[in-house]
Amino acid sequence: MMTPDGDAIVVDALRALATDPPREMTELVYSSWVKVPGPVGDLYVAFTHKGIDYVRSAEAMHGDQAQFRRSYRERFNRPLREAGRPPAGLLSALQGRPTRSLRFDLHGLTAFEHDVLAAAQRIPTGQTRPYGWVARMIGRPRAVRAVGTALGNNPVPILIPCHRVTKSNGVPGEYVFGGEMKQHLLRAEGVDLAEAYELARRKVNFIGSVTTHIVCFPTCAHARRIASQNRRGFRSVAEAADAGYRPCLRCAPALGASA
DNA sequence: GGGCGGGCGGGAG
DNA sequence: ACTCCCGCCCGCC
Repeated sequence: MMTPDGDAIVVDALRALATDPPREMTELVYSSWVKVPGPVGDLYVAFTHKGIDYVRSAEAMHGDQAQFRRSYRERFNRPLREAGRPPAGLLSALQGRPTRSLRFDLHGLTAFEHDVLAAAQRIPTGQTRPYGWVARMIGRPRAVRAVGTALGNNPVPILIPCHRVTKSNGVPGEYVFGGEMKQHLLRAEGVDLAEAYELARRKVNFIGSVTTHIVCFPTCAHARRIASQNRRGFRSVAEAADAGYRPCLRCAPALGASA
C-alpha cells in the first residue's frame, strides 16, 4: 500500500542504484583486466578509464590469472574485474599498429620514471638503444643504472618497449620477465641478435659510413642501409669522431645530436 | 677479461 | 630527515 507516483519512483530509483551502480562509480573502485595474445605468448592487461596501467606476461604469471590479480592489487591496492573486451587501441598496438586511442594510466610513477618511459617509447620497432642513451636523452647522462631500475619498474612492458633498451654493447641484458623473454621479443620484431652478439664480441658498438662519415648505433635504420663495403665499426663515438665522423641525427649516439 | 667501484633514483627503515 | 641498500649498468684497471 504505497502512495502512487512519488514514493514508487523513489523506491525504483533506490533499487536501481542498489543493483546497478553507475558505471563511473564502479570504475572508482575496480580496474578491468583482459587476457590477450601478445607477440610472444598471452598477456594479462589491466586498465582504468584513463588507460592501460599494468601488463604482465601470462608466462611470468605461470598462466595464473589469480596471481596477476594479486600482483596488481599489491602494487595499486585496487581490485580487478574481468572486462568483456580489451581497451581501445590494445589489439592494434599488439599487431604493430599503435594508434592514438591507445592510452596509458601511469599513476604512481615519479617524474624520473615518466621521463625514462617516454624516452623508451621513442625507440623504433626493430631497433635498440643502450641504457646510457636513455639516460642522456632525459638529461641525466650519469643516471645509467637508475634508468635500468626505472625500466625494471615499467608497469606496462611490451606496450612501452623497455625491451628495446640494451647494454652499451648492444646485447639485450636483463628484463622484467627475464632475459630470455627480452631476446624473444627482440627477435620477434626483427632484431638480428646473432649480429648483436657478434658485434659485441668484436667490441664494435657503433657503425659508420665511410661515404657520409656519419656514425650510428648498429640497429639504426640509417646504419642498416650502409652497403657492406662502406661500413666501418667503432668502439666508441670518440674514436669515430677522431676519424672525422659525426653522430647520426636520427639515432643520436652522442651529445650534439638531438634525436 | 672479470672484478670493482662509481654513479644514480627509490624505497625501507 | 637521514642513512643504507638494492638494481634490466658502465668502463676502467
